[in-house]
Amino acid sequence: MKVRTEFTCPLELTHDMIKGKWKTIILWRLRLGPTTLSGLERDIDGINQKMLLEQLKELMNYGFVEKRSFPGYPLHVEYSLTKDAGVEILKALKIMQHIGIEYLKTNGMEHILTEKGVMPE
Amino acid sequence: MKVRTEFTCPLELTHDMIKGKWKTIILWRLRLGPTTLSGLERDIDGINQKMLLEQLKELMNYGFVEKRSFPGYPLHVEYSLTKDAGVEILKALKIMQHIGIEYLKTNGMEHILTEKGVMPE
DNA sequence: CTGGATCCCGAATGATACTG
DNA sequence: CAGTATCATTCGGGATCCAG
Repeated sequence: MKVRTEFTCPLELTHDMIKGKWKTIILWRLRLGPTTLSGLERDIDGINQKMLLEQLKELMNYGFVEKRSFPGYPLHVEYSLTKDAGVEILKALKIMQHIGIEYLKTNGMEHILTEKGVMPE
Repeated sequence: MKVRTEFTCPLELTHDMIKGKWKTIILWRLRLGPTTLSGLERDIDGINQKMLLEQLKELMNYGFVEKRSFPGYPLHVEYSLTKDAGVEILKALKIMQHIGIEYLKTNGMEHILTEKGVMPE
């Protein structure tokens, strides 16, 4: 994922950092707390391990996510939001979640919400 | 620009709505108030009229931007943020702006900020 | 062995230049 | 300004490699 090197406002940088199909979904899942790789793979519909690893790597580079490896058998790795950038970007995502919900409502598609069991933000 | 039809959380919808290189920049510019097409073209570095029109059209479809046409000569058209979704997405963009600025700071690139005359949010 | 991580490639999508 | 062509990026599958 390429981040632009020229930009007019820092906002563009952040936008590049979370662009792509999966990054926001991963961050959104992590709001519930630390998880393992296989946990993420299980919870996120349609993703595979390779995509996950790629996206997590970039999210770590940008400081949104951190990884903890626990030594021993079986191998155990946990991913979580960072206290600073991770938690802050989550605030933006919550707003986006809200906008998405409102959009569905005003377009007569609330049924999707209940189907998916979307929880209040 | 394609918005996905299948998704697990409404957040993904919103993310699709503002994806692409220019949408956030346009919205960010509009926070300063209504502007004309040529005003936007002047203020946004590197964009051309075609891109601008395409992106504005999509932003209007999603309810972030509205267009007002004033009759008379010369023809006058203004674009502005909508009261609801437009103003709300701006809140998310402000957070992203802040994250971008912090990122630049912690990576020893503050000079870019002053060069560009980034105003406090 | 059992996860975790990387490489290579074709297909789909987005950005931009060109043109009428 | 809209339509088309071209070029850069991203998505996603599969094979493969690495480490405990």
